[in-house]
Order: sequence, then structure tokens, then C-alpha cells
Amino acid sequence: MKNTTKSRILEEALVLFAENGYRGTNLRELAARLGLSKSALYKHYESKEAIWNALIDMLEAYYAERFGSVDNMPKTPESKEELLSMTMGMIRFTVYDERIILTRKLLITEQFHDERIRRLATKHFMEGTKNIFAAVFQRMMDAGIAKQDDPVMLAFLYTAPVTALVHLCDREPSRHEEVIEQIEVFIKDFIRRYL
Amino acid sequence: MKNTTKSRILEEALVLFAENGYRGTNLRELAARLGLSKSALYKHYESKEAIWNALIDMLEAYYAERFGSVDNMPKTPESKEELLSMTMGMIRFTVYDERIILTRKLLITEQFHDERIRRLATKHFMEGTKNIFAAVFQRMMDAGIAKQDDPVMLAFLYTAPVTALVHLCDREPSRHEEVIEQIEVFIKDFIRRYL
DNA sequence: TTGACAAGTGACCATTTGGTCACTTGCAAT
DNA sequence: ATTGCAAGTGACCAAATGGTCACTTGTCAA
Repeated sequence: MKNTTKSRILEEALVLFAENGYRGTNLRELAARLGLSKSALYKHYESKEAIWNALIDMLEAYYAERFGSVDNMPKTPESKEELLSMTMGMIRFTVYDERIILTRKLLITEQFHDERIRRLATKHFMEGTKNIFAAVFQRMMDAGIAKQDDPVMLAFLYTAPVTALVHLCDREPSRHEEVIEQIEVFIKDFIRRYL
Repeated sequence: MKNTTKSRILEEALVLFAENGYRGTNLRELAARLGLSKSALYKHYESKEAIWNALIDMLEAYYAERFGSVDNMPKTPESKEELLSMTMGMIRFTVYDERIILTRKLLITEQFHDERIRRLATKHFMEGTKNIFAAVFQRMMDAGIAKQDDPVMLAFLYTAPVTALVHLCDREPSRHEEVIEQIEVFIKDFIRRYL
């Protein structure tokens, strides 16, 4: 991102809002972390709520880019092994990248307090990922790499357990490795059963 | 529950903590909802944190009873149809009961702010439910109702998608019926594929 | 009847927090 | 050099909030 004060505020706001929630975040600490005085924040955003809304704008843009267009879908795996390695690559990234972890925490903890967050959560944790993999499986079936089946149901059977384990990673960071192992076991099992 | 003031406080605290979070809850509103003055609360609990801790004690007791002992497991279904109807019964209850909805919301939104809540969340959303159904499937296999398979993996494949859909219900109450329909479709699909 | 005590009240306090404002500072354009 | 302005500061304000305390009330045992 641009290194302007305005965007630095959003980056730091993500950290605080994700860790302490909207109500648990106070502008003095946010300012202090940026080496600013609280009143400086008001030169860039007119209120705490405005910071919050701008942050959600940013997250919405990110998710639109990630889930919105067919172009940004993962390339179709050309074998079952490639589906495994591709998915594991995505998972490892998503589970270790600090910014993405914080984003998920924000979606989780604020989903009942903000309408736009609620929509993002559904898109990210359910429909979005499911649709992506429905398309992937459809292509794999067309290419004869996977058995014929209902691609949407298959995508759901694939993404729901993985998402559950990613949540587990967020909740219990100390079990990261063990859980990633579980994800790999699950995917191999899935491939054996369905593809 | 006993209708003492002390337990009424906890019941109302569950509502407020679940809807507004720990930090977003204030004792004046809690007291007002109970028709009490704020200082009366302090006759029963020594601080806001004490109310919080007592509430978690209550939830822990509830989950220990529900997931803790083999006795409280659902009775083993005697046919595949009975597995479907039993599960749907559980789901319908869990998805419509206001108190349970609030409890899930609390687990979800406060899981990163409190260690005991974090543990409860893992137990409730992952290990607990999984273990219950692992036992159910094991018994069904022993009874020859289900094909031989790894009961733990099967339980995971069963509970993770259902749990994801229950979360969706919590997030989008207006889609309740549609989502419950999805759960039923999923379970029928699951039974056809595995059992 | 009285004394003791749990339960409840309302006024009060200190702290936290979002927000405002008059003022300074550094830099870029003329 | 001067002017204009975005960026930043620190003091201040009002509201909200957790917590305390002296006082009242209703009930039950002796």
C-alpha cells in the first residue's frame, strides 16, 4: 500500500480493531502506535466511525479482487496431485500471513455488529470460496481429471471442512502445524473418495 | 434455572454480552433490564468481570453436561433414515433456540478475547461434536447399518459442513429455512455417499 | 417487639474516551 | 522572501462507565 499517513492509519486500525473489536479500540492508542497525537487522526478521518468505514471499504475492495472476477481464480490443476499442492499452498499462505489472519479475526468477531462485515463473512467463509472451487472442479471434470459429480456440492464438501480447520488455526495458533497436517490428510482423503 | 436475582443477572448478561460483547456491555443497561439499580448488581457479584466469569462457569457446566459424558450422547440411530431425522431434530433445535443462538454468538465473538471461551469454542465447534458423531458412526458400523470406514474422519466430514451451515444461520437469520433445507440436502448426500 | 441481615437505592467519584479548537510547523508555489 | 495550506500538537470538554458508600426496606428468628 501507499505509505501515506492516511493508509498507515488504516493498517494500524486493522490490527487494533481485529484484536480488540470496534468498541475495544481507542483512538489514543491507535495514534500512539503511529507516533501521532490523537488529534492528528482527525486531519485524515472525521471520526472513529469514518476510520472503521474506510477500513471496511479497503477489505471489500480486497475481497472483490480476490473472489469477484473469474480472472483471479486459481489456475485449473492438471492433476489430482496438483490440486493438493495448489490448495496446500493457498492454505499455508492464508494461515501464516499476519494481515489475512487479522482480517479473518475482524470478520469473525464483528460479523454480528456490522452489516457489511456480515456480508463479507458470508462471502469469504461460505459462498465465495465455494464458488471458486465449484468452478475449479467443473473444469477438472471437463478435462477428465475428476469423476463426474455435482461440482457445487463437491466444492462445499471440500471448502467447509478446510475452512473449519483454518478457523481452528486462528483460534489455536500453537497447533498450527498439527492442524495443517490435518488439512493435508483431509484433502488426500477427499481426492481418494471423489476425484 | 432458579429464578433468583443472581441467576437472572446471568441470563440477562448472556443476552447483552452475546449481542454487544464484553466491552460493549454496560452495567447500567444490564441492571435496568432487570428492573434493578446498578448498585444492586454489586450485592450479587463483586465486579463486571465477576459476572462475566460466572457466566462462563455456567456455559462450561452446560457444555460439560452436553459433550462431556457418554451418557448424554444421542441414542444410536437404527437406520440411515433415523440418522437423518435425529440430526435434523438436533439442528432445528440448536438453530431456533434463542439461548443457544446467543451462546454461539458469545463463543464466536469473544473467542479471541478470553482463554476459556476459546477452549469452549474449539470443544463446541470442532472436537466435541466430532467426537460425538465418531461414536455414533462407530456404533452404526458395529451394528452393520453403515459401511466400514474411519469413524473419526467420517464424523469430521459430517460435522464440519453442518457446523458451517449453522454458522450461516446465525449470521443470516432471514435465510433460516433455505439453509436448513441445504443441511437436509447435505445430509442425504452424505448418507448416500458413505453409509 | 426487636434486632440482624440480605437486598436494594441514589448520589457521588475517578477514569476513559470520542471529539473540538486555537495554535505551530514545514514545505511548495508565486 | 512571502503566502497559503496540509499536517500535527496539546489543552480542553462532555458523556459514558465501573465502582463505592451511606442509607432504607422487608423479612425472619429469638
